Amino acid sequence: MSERELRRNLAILPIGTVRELTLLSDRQIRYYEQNELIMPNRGAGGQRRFSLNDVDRLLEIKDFLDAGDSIKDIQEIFAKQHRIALEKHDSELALRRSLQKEFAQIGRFGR
Amino acid sequence: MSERELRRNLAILPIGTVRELTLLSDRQIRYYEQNELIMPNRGAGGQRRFSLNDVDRLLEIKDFLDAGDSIKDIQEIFAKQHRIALEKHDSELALRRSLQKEFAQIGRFGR
DNA sequence: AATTGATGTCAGGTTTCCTAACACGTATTT
DNA sequence: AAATACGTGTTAGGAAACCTGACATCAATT
Repeated sequence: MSERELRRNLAILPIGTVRELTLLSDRQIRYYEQNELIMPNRGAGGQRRFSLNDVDRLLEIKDFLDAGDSIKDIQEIFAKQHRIALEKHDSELALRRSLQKEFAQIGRFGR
Repeated sequence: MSERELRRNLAILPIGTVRELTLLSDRQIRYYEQNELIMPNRGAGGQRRFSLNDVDRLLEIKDFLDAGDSIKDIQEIFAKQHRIALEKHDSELALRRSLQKEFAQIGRFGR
């Protein structure tokens, strides 16, 4: 994962900030967590700590709900997104390996 | 200011997060504020809200102190940095204006 | 009519943050 | 050497934010 991605995943925001950033109520945010649409970290005292990615995801959730999707729908959408991301990762890995093999071949001829 | 700069200036972090991010004590952070090295915003209830730029600045302060500078020193360093930034801004503005005038001239000849 | 889904609200308890004050060890000044 | 200034720790008392769990509501489904 890139440095940038790591930063975006840092758990740094309390729920109050997230509330202001998303214009959701904390009731809503907690309810979405209960339904596993987000999984914020917890600080030492047990308080939620959100990342910037969590904020993005909450804004997505908001849009889906506004568009008429149910929470179950959104769960499936996210699950599908996740599967696609995994596949993409796998295929990129495979491509990288096959290219490596190819270059190794060329290297042999070159010598 | 760029979109990116705006984001970095958003007051989103409570002092606890900043403490973890900088490894400073909250006593230190408040003391630096008292000495006007940082000026975090305040949320509705009067609690400090720091931006990512504030975190950067605190890390700078930490480095300067470790290097043996006093708080007064750091105040002056920051003041100088600020003057330089202002000058840079001014000169860029002047350059932009003079280029604009120049292009306007060319425009007149072109017609 | 009964149930479900998403959200509001309230209560009681815990954690985090606030300011102000005093303490302390290490310079620096007198 | 004594007094002062600096940077930080620590403590106390109170306010703000957050926590969970429960009950309420209202619209959409069944």
